[in-house]
Parts: sequence; structure tokens; C-alpha cells
Amino acid sequence: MTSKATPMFEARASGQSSLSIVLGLIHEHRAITRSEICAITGLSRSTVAKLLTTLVNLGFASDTGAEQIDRVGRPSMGVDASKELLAISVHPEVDYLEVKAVAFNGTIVHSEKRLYDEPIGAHQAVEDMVQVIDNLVAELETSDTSYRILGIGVIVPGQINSSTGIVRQAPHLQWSEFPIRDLLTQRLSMPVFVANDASLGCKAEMAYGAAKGATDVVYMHGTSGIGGGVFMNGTELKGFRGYAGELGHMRISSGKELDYSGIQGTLEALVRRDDLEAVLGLKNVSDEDLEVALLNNRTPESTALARKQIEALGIATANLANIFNPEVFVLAGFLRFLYRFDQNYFHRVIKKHAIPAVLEGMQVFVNELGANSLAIGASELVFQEAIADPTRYATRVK
Amino acid sequence: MTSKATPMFEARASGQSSLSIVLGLIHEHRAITRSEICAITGLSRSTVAKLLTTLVNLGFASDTGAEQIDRVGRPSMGVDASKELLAISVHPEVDYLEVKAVAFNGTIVHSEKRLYDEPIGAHQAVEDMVQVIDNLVAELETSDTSYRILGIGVIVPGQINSSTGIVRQAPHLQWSEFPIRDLLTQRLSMPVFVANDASLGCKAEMAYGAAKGATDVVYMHGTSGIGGGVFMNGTELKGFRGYAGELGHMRISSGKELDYSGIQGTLEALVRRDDLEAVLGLKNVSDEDLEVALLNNRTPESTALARKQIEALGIATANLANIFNPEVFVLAGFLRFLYRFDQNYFHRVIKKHAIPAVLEGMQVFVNELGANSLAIGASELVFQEAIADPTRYATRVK
DNA sequence: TTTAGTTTGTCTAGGCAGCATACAAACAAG
DNA sequence: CTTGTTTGTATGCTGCCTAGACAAACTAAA
Repeated sequence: MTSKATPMFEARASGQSSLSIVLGLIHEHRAITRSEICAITGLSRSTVAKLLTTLVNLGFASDTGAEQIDRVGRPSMGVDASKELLAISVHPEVDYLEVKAVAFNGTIVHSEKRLYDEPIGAHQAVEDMVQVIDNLVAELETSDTSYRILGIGVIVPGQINSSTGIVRQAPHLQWSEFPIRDLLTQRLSMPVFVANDASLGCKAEMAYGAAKGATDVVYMHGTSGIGGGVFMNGTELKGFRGYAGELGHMRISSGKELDYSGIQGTLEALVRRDDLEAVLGLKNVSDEDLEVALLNNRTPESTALARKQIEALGIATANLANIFNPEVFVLAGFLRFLYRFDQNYFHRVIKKHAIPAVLEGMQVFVNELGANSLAIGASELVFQEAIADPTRYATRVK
Repeated sequence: MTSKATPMFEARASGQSSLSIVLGLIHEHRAITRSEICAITGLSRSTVAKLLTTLVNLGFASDTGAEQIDRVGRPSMGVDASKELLAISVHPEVDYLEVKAVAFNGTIVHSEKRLYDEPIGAHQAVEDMVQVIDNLVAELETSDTSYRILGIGVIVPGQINSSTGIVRQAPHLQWSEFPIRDLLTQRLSMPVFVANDASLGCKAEMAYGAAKGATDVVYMHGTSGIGGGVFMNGTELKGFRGYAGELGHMRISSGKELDYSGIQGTLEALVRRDDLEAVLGLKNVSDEDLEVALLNNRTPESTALARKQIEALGIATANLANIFNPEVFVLAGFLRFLYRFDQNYFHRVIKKHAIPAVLEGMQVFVNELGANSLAIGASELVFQEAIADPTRYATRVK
């Protein structure tokens, strides 16, 4: 009733319908009142009421009774995001396949992990995915709750074109030119979405983690190699063919060290997880163990290596700060250990290599979301699609 | 009447009103027929007719008679973009101040250059701008045509926050923390917009030059230093505070060479215009003369230097390709001379340092627009604002 | 307990953008 | 001159949203 011009414009600037905007709010907040929706969107009470009835009829939300007290005026009625609409996340890795089910209200409904002794091929991985998902569907159907699956989100640890759904190159899995999306769609007869793992991690941290509320975010994820995700002005940087964000291959040194792609002097060649393991006398340990060892058993050798890696990471960060002028920089995976090892040194390196203007107000965080980070990101792939066009994903027509 | 879903969605995705979309088309095409507008936007003929009458009434366009022949059916009526609505571009540099007037239909109506023997301060520059523009306004008012100025676009060779309008640092001009937009707005009582020079060059090349039609573009401009502009998915990369695109400060080598900001091993430190001049025995020559000398008087020394610089430029380009996966890469300023010096070597360097996926379909061009490039970019700042909300910039109400 | 003030939900009428349809106008080709 | 094609114009309709009036549900004060 008061300020409506600004929020309306902001909401409309993204070009969505009001139905999508309201549904997005419900999904983001999990639970929200009608009056809050009015205030945020600038829509009138009558419009919000009408939109909510259609959303409830479509099964995306459910009405709850009047909420809060202790304030003057009639209490506003609330809506909850559905607990029954699900997205299934699928994460193939070298030595495991992880499948989770995430509800529209963010709860993890199901989680399972299949371990492998030796790497399996791409086609066998698809077979396993289909099997696990078929079993999961059967299990969910026997449940008391009437679940409904909106789609599948596949987390790909490698270069993937999210438009065509073809894995271009996944070095660790040793997949290449593999049309994973179409194969899965064919077998599962459900909408399937695919994206790079770092991109999904960034998406999740922005929605519910360290970068919540920020619109300009650079995310770097260290596993074996170093992957990246970038969001500018709230939207993901995809590039022409969808391969944008290969931050690990940035060359920052004239040195001769080679990375996994055989390129010299890159970030990935200078900042290596297995080097850290080696200097600590470890091999193939979990992230948790590596972090503890690195931070607590400091030797002259490990300190020297860590500082060398921190310097390289700092230079890369400074480069990216100059290029993107981000609001938030998120370090995930083993990069967070480096940051925690000596964050003062890290910031000194950045300060030395970035122009002052881009560092004003820039914040560096480590990832907040833990094991479910990628699954949440993958579920967002599915949910954002449903939010963009809720009527296509209708469940009950009533 | 046939396909309407797709273009509608595309046009609406940017969140503009139909009025803005149609006005944008008129501006982009300079002259266009009603039926073409229908085909591109997917709007119905009646809607287009209604929108056009309001745009003509607002003074943005004028009806022309029926055009083209040789086709079956009633010939479609055309509209021309106004020749009377102007944007004024202002370009302060170390040794000159250049002011141009660009009409809504793209024609350069006026152009003047004031030369300086020695650098003038920021405040004196503003005085000069006001003086030149006041004179220009007086001159335009005596003209036969009834011109009307929509706003001013200032081209800033340095770091500027386009939201606050404050020049953060312009190293060559030696300005810093200078609120140029507010000062000019105060003195001129017109809308004033400001942006970085490379960003405007990129904007112009995308609208009417080498990158026409592309949506994912990286642009590098070599003058004294190296500036950059990046557009992803059609919109400019601004970053948190608007300083994104400082591509020249990217560190790509462990060498000790310093750039203008005192940072080691950066692109700007390795690729220097004055080094090229020096090796050719020149000093302070024009771009044209430098290009002729570099390409035609090849000595072993100049070739060695050029190749060294091409290698650095190629590494930087590869880094940016990995990061952005652009569709088009534009080299402007003296960087285009390097490209022309040995473009095969340049491409070989890129191929060595970029991952194959991001190079598929990527094209490298030199800038096409000449002396008016920046003025056109600056005029776009003004015109895009007017296009976004035509009613606010109304001239005749009729 | 009563009263006043505040905030919210619901209903109705209406504005506005855009579409489909019908019809007239202006062209080419036979 | 007729036919077929394409475009401009006028009319009524639909869908989305708002404003305003009213009722409902709460707090705070008398």
C-alpha cells in the first residue's frame, strides 16, 4: 500500500510472471505470510490472494492458519512450501554415486550413496542412476505422504554444456562427449537438468549459505582440480556454450608446473590437494582429516607449501576481483583449509595484486553448507524451472 | 500471426514494456517497417499501431510513407528514428576534450575537439565541459531543426562507479574521488550518465560494430594502459561497485615488470604501447602512424618485442576465454596492431593455454568502429535510459 | 468490558495491455 | 480485371492487476 513502484520494478525486471515471483518467494522462505508477500512484491492483497489459491491448487504450497501475535492488527495467514514435491539430485564421482531427494521446502527426504571399488564407465553410471532412481520411486510410492517428483538434477564434475546436456570433458571420471541428459531423459521419462558441480555449489551458497543475499559472487571449489562458479547481478555466468567459469585453468605464473590439462603455470597446477596430502605424509584422506592435519600438525615444510599455495590462490583471487569486482568471494573444498591456515597472509597477497577500488566492500568467506550443498544446488535447477512456469508442472487441478 | 511465443518470451525476458521494446527496435534499425516490428516482437498489428502512435506523439519516431516494392501484398509503412533527439558525448583526455552530438537515429550532428598543451585539473575540465555544451546548446537553438537534448554521456578513461557517478581513479588524467556526474548535473540541469571508456567501446562494437549480434563479448582496449569491457548474455558486467572489467591488471607472469599501478607481471606491464614506440624509434605518434610503422618496418628487435607482447596478450585472452567462454573477442586500440602483426602466432598461444571447449566457436575480431566509437557508446547510455522509460522523456504531448 | 485504532482478507468494479477477428486498402501476378 | 497476398484499422474480448469498500481479527487504552 505504501511503496510499490520500486519492488514491482525490481521483481518485474527479471521478466517473470507474478505467479512465478510469488512461488519463488514461497520456495525461498519455506514459510511466509500473505502480507509479507504483499510487502516484498508490491502486489495488492487481492492479487496475492488469487495467486495463492492457484498455487495451492497446483500443489506447490499449502495454507496454514493465522500466525504471529504481539502485533497490532489482524494476523496474516501463512503459506508453507510443499513437502511433497521433490527434486532428485544425482552426483556421479570417481568412487561413488550419491542420490538424494530434496523437497520443495528444502528438507532432505532421502539420501543414499553407492560406493565403487573401481571407476565405472559413463554408460554403466547411467545404468546405476536409473536403477537407484527406480528403486527410490518405488519406495516413495509406498510411503504415507503422496510425494511427486518434479525432475532430476545431475551434478557433473567437469565441463558440461547445460543447454545441450552433453558432458564435454570430465577428466576425473574420464567421460567425454557424453550426452548424459538425453540418455537419462529417455530412460526415466522425467525432466532432467545438468550442471557443473562448482556452479551448483555456488548456487546453493547464494541461496542458503555463505553468500546469501549477495548478487555478485565468485565461488572457487577445490577437489582434485579447481572448479569455479560465477554469478553476476544474480544470474549465472554461462558464456556462449555454457563452459564459462573454468577458473582453475587461469595462468598466473611463468613457471613450468603442469595442471591436469597439461597447461603451464595455472592456478590448478600451483594449488594441489595431493601436494598438501604428500607433505603431511597422507594419501587419499577425507577432507575432514586433511583439514585437521594441515591446521594442527604444522611443520616447516607444510607451512612453506601452504604459504606457496596461498600465494597462488591469492593472486588468482586478486585477478578475479579485478575482473569481476564481486561482492562475495567463497572458498570451498580444500581451498577453505588454505584460507584458514593463514587468512592474514591470503588477504595481504590479494591487497598486493588487486586494485584498491575492487576490494572495497568485498568479503571473503568459506562455504557454509556442508554435505548437502551440491544436492541443494541441483534441486534448485529443477525447482527454478518449475517456478518459472508453475502451470506446466501442475499436480492437482482440483 | 505465426510464431509468437518465442519472440515474445525473448523480448519479455528482459522485463521491458512493449513500448520500450518497439522503441529499442526503431533506435537499433534507424528505419524499420511496421510489419518488421510485428515479426520481430511477435506483437499483433493493432498493438504495434497503437504503440507507434504514442511513440510518434512523444517525438521519438516519425511516420514515413509506404516503403519497398517488388513484393506481393500491401506495402508496409515505415517509421524513422528521430533526427532531432540528441545525446551529447563528452570525452576528457590528457591533452584534449572532445564533445559530440549524436542523434537518436545514429547520425553525428556535431563534433568538436578542444586541445590542451598541458593537463588540466578535474574541476577545470568540468568548467570547460559546461562551456562547450552551453555554446553547443545555443548553436543548436538557432538551427532550423528543432533539436532536443535528452542527456549527456561522459566517457571516463579510468575507474568509475556508474551508479554513484564518482570517478574512483583515472590514472592518466590524475583524477581521483571526483564526483563528476553530480557536478555536471548541477551545472547543466540535464540527465548525466558516466561510464568507463572501454565499456563504452564494447557497447558500441556490440551495437553497430565487430561484435554485432553477439551476446557474450569480451573487449580489450589498448591506449596507454589496457582497459576492458565484458558483456555476458547481452548485459554488461558491472560487479558490486561497478569496477568490473579491469582486465589490464590481470597477473599472468611471475616476472617483475611493473604496470601503472605498481603491480608485478600483469598484462598491462607486459603489453605496452610505449615499448612498441621505443623499439621503432618513435615517440607520441598517432595510432595510424604506429600501426604503419609496426607492420611495415619489421626489424628483428621489433619482431621480438611484438611476439613477446603477442604471447602475453594471448595468455590473457586464453585466461579470459576460460573464465567467460565468450562468443566474440574484440581487440581495440593498439592491441589490434599486435593482432595484425602475427595473428597466427596469437591464435597458437591461445590454443596452448585455453581448454579446447571454450575455443569452439569463439571468434577474435579487431574493432570496426573508428573515431566515433566511444561517442556512439556514450550516446547509448543516454538513449537506453530514454528507451527504458519513454514517457519520462516526452517532448510533445500533442 | 468497551472502545478505538490497526492490519489483514474478501469482494466488486474498473483500467489497461494485448489479442483475435473482421474488414478495407494496396500491392503483384496472371 | 480478377485473384491472392500482405498490411492498416476498428471492435469486442480476455487476463492481470489495482483501488476502494467492507468485514474480520487483533492490540491498546479507557
